[in-house]
Amino acid sequence: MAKVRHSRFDCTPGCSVEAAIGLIDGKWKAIILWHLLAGTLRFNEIRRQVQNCTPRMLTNQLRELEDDGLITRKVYAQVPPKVEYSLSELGLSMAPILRALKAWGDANIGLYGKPLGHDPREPQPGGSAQRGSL
Amino acid sequence: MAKVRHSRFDCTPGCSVEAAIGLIDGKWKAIILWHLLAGTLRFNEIRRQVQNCTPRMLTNQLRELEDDGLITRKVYAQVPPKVEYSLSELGLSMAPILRALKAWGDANIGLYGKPLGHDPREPQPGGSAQRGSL
DNA sequence: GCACATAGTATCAAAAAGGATACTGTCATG
DNA sequence: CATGACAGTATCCTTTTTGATACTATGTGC
Repeated sequence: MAKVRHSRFDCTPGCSVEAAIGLIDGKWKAIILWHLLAGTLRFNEIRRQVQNCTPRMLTNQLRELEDDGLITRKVYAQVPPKVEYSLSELGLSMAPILRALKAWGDANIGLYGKPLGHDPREPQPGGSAQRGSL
Repeated sequence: MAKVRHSRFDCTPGCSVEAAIGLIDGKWKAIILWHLLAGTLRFNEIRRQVQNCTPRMLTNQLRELEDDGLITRKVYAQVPPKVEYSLSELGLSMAPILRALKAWGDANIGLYGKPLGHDPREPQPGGSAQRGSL
């Protein structure tokens, strides 16, 4: 999403909206947060939940989330290593957003990711959506 | 955010979350939707609200939103041209998400985009967040 | 005649994000 | 001894996204 993260928000009102998604974007962050909402998880536990996210990506996303103060990383001085990730207070405060996303997705997304219902390109009889007719 | 939009969601539960942000990501979409929540807007009206979004970008984002069925584009056969954008029913159903984002942002984002409060890198006395000590 | 407003496009280039693959060290298990 | 689990790293490369800039057509007002 290209550097919205931590830019200055001079914009008018919607800035807070922009700021919020800025922290939550990035292909895996929202899902990671969502899973952490259910409780603390270890690195590979997350990996299993979010399959086909490479370890590199996972590390990246987790680091950014941590840098933004949304999650907490706890390292146990053991071997084999044990690292636990959990939501910080700030991250927890995102619960309403996450739940809203989940609710909307459950209600509106088909198996193939396209929103369900009324395809806007379906030729509508009373046609009011032309393109290129300009 | 690289092609989450309209990919297949084989993933476990959080997919709907991923799907939802997939439609709403892209640096301007959320803010555009937010502004449209207040009512129909014309192209340049949006531009003024979302300043420093180039017309190219704005067109892109609007087209994607339209393709995803979140907004509606209405062209008036006039000159100079007049095009109105408004939320579709589906877009309107995103209101809870948008409002949650706004609320969170208002509550947690400082002037500089960094989340407020407890900086995780501030050396905490009871230190439990070390990195590189692995 | 000139500038402005409308709603965009076109083209080029840069930057950012993401993917693939291989590799680290240590311990426990078979 | 070989293998797997743990939590990552390192490198390289491709794709995606975004930005900058200039340009289109037409009508109105000065």
